[in-house]
Amino acid sequence: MLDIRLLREQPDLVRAGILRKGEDPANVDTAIGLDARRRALVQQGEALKSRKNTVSQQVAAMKAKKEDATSVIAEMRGVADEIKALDEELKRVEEDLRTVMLQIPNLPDASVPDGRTPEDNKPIAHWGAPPVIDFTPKPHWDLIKSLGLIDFDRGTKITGAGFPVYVGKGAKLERALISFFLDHAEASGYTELLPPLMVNADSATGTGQLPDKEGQMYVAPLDGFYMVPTAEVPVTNFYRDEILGEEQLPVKLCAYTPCFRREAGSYGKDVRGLNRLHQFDKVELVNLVHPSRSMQALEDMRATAEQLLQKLGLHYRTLLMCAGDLGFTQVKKYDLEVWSVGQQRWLEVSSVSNFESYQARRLNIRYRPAGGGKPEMVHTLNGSSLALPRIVAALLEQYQTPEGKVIVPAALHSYTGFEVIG
RNA sequence: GGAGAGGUGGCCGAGUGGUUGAAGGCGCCGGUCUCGAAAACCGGUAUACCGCUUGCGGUAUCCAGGGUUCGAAUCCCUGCCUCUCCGCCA
Repeated sequence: MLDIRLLREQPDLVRAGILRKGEDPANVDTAIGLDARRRALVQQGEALKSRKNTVSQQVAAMKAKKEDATSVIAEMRGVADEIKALDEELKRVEEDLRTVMLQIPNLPDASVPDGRTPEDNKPIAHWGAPPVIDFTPKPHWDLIKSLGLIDFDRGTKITGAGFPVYVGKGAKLERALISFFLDHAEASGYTELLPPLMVNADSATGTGQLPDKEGQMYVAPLDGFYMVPTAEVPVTNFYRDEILGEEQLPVKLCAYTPCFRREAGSYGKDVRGLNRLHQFDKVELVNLVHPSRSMQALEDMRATAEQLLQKLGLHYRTLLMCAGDLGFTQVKKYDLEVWSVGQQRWLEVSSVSNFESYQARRLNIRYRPAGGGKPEMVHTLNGSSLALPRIVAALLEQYQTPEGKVIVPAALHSYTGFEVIG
């Protein structure tokens, strides 16, 4: 959430940002009103508590001197009830305020272009060129079937649609890519975590999956756990409710996890083959940085992800997302899209975002400035580096031979132990 | 799953109803001493919110939430977590 002080002091700026995202700024005034009410209640309640404390000490002093305190005690009897009533109303107001604040989105950065739809996203970089193939390239789902790399049908039998079973060289290729991605992150200064694949409600709330995106997660209701939709959730929560030393920054964490998404409502060619799954593998990067360095960190993370695509020799483009296509919590975001030869379209394989202090405030992750002084919110960022299935799809399609084999890119040889599939 | 013990400040640890935000120790910061350092000694050392405000005042916080009381770290209830023993188990 945003800092309530920003709403108090610069409501117009907040409203303008919300409008750029295409959201309704009405909540700003609601929040400001609740905040004023809250502060009035705090002052009333604290005045009473102050008196209560003073009188209680008087009672203690009188009893020590064996004096009669009956009349003073009787006088205070009603005050406790007054305090309780005020505290209850304060609690309600604070809950309402938090609810409203959670409904106010983060504001887009000044460098983010205006726009409402994906067409307004701004391509800012291209790498490579569409591969020249002098035969009709097959889509990856045909290659997967003929080479026996992934068994979708048996996955459906075991669990359901969208839960693939990787088989033989398909499994080995998946494992090779995960290791390759993690090693690259490590070389870029990241510390690897292998986190829980289920999280509790506090964690899911901290990163913003709850309360509104509950329907996108798989739930274990008996224990109140959620299957992770992305490693962002357990990894960003690693330092929840902690105060870091400034010298610890930047914190750079990476993690491989399977990701579980219910993804209701998708259909058609978008879900064929590896395009969209309920369970898929991904390596995620998370940064906790000093506020003055988050925009640089965003560029660094984007570069880290792009380098992987370059090493794999995959043609890709980078988009700067427009204000209307930003997520609720994001200030600035890049998407990386890889070219699918078999499908003749771009596939999103990475999304790199800066949340500034919005997520940190919700997670309560702060740092103590080096010279001492009050703790301040860190800035958080995350990015995929990378999501596996569409990489596998693009890779199979781009490196296929007329005979229906697939040449493994050199960068992966030491991981796969084979150079050709088929 | 069964039985027991326990959760106090950055850390260790005292405290079982009344000037306790919390003894003592460690750590850390500043100072004295020293050519310098160590030792010793002195002082300081939480977070959040509210208010006036370059400092101060108020309130809350001794796992969390409720309760008893004029007053709770201290008593009662619930939850969470940790440890020990037994059982089960990759």
